[in-house]
Amino acid sequence: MRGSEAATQALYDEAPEAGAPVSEQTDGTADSGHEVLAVVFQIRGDKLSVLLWQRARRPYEEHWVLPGGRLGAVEGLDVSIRRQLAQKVDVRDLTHLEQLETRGDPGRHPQGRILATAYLGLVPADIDPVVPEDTSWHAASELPDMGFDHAAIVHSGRKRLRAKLSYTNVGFALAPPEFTVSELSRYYRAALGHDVAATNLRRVLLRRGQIEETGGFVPSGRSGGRPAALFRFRARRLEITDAFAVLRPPAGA
Amino acid sequence: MRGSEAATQALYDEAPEAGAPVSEQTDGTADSGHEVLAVVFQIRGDKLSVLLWQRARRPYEEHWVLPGGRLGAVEGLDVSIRRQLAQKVDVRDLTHLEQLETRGDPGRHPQGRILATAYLGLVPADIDPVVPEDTSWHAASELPDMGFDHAAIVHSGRKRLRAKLSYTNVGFALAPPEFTVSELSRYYRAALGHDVAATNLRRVLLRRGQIEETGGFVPSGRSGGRPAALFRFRARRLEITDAFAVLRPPAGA
DNA sequence: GCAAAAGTGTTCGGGCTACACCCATGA
DNA sequence: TCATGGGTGTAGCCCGAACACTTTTGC
Repeated sequence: MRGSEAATQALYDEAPEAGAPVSEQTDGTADSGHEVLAVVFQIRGDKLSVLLWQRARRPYEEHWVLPGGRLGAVEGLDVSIRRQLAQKVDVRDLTHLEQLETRGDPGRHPQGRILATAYLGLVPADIDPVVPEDTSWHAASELPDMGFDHAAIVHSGRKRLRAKLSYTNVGFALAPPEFTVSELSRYYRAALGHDVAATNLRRVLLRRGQIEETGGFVPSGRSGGRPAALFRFRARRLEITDAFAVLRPPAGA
Repeated sequence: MRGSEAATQALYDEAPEAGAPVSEQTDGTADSGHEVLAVVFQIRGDKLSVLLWQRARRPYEEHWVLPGGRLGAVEGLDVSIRRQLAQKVDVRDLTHLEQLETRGDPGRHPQGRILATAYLGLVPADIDPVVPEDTSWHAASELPDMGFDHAAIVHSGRKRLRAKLSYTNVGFALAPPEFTVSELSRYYRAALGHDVAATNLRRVLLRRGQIEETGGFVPSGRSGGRPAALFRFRARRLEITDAFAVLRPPAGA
C-alpha cells in the first residue's frame, strides 16, 4: 500500500486555468504542458480489464479516466509513464509497454488544448497490484462513464492488443511465467473477445516457437482429468513471429 | 510554384533560445512548443523516396530534416501537418495520412526538449508536386546526413508502410487512379524492397477485392507484347483486407 | 514467324481449423 | 469403470509461390 494516499491526490494533476501560460517556470522541473496516459490491461477473471481512476474534480467529476499525468520537463515519454504508474497507482510490474497514439484535438480538454500521448501497458494475470482506493479495474467491454477522450483511447489500445496477439508473441505479457495451454487459451479468449481452441492454440504457438514446455505438470483437480503440462514463453520481449503473413520475400532472399 | 519562396523560409521554425519559456504568448495563436513532422513517401523511378528539406541554420546546418514545424495553439495534429505540408512544401495531394509516433527524448533537440509527433503521408506515383528549392526527394534506402532523430523516424515510416502493404489496401495511396498490374508490382517492389511477381500480385489483390478492372487497356509499346488491362483500387480509403491472418474468429461468429 | 509482354492453369507446400480419437487422473 | 479434462492424429481448406503454358501485340 506504499504511497497510495499521496498517490491518489497527485494522480491527475489539473491543467492551469484556461488562458494562463502553459509553462511558467523556467527551471529544469517545469512541466511541459504535455500529458502522458496509459491504457493498462490485465486479464482478470476471464475479462480483459483496464485500470481506471475516478476523478474527484471538475471537469468530468466522478467520471473515470486513464492513469497518467503531466510530463516532466526533462524526462522521456516512456520514462514518464513508467514513473507515474509506479508513483501514482503503484503499478510496477508492466511486462510490456508501447506507445499507442497522441491526441491533440483542440476540443479534447475543456480547459484549453492539452496534448496527450497514450501508452499501452500490460500486466500479467498472476499478480494483483495494490492500487489506491479511487483506482480500480474495469472490464474493457463494459466501460463506465469516462472523461475526456479516454474511452476512445481504451478502444485503440484494445484494437492494438488484439492485432498484436495475431502476429507477435505479446501473449507473454498477459500470461504468468508458467501456465497450462488451457489457461493460456482463456487469456487469448478474453483479449480477443472470441473463442480460442486450446488444442490449436498450442500447435500454433509451438510451431512459431513462441512457447515451450517447462517439464512441470499441474495435477488434476477433484473432478479428475489428465494433468496439464506447464509451458512458458521462450522470449519475454516483444517479437514479431509472423512478419509477412502475405507478400513475404522470395525464398532465396 | 505558388508560395514556394515564403514557404522555404518558414519551413522549419526555430525553437526559442534554450532556457526561455516555451510559450510566451497567451493569445489564441501562441504556439504550443510541440512539433509536427511528416514522413512523406512517393514511389519515384522504382525507388521509395521521402521528401526532405535541407536546413540552412544551426543546429544541424546543411543536414536534411523532415518537413513540418510548430503546432499552432488551436489546430489539431493532423490538421496542422496537412496545413504545413500545403503551405511550406506545396504538397496537397496526400492520398493517405496516418499518425506514426511521438518522440520526446530530452536529448533529441539540442535547444531543449521539444516533443515531435510524426505522421506518415503518401503521395501517388503519377503526380509531381512542385517543391521549394531546398526541398527534395531522397531514396529511402540512401538517406543523406539527417538532423535530429529524423532518420530514425523515416525508418519507422518505412517499416509501417511495409507492414501495411501486407494486410491493408494502402497500395491505393501509392498508385495512380488507374494502373496496369505490372506497374503496380513495381510500386510494391519499391516499397517492400523485394521482388513482387506481377502474376501472383494480381491474384492476391483480386481475391481480396482490393482491385478491379476498369475495362481500359494500355496499348503495347514498340517492342510488342500483349496490351495490359487497366485496374483501379476499389476503395481509396484505408481498409484492412486481411484482418486475422491467424487466430481468426471461428466460422460461426 | 519471332520476340516481348500480359494473362491463365496448375501444382505444390504451408499453415490453420475442425474433429475424432487416445491418455491420465479422481471418485 | 466412468466422467473429466489434457493431448495427439489427421483430414480438409485456403492461400500464396512457383512455373509452365497460352494469348495478343509489334516488327
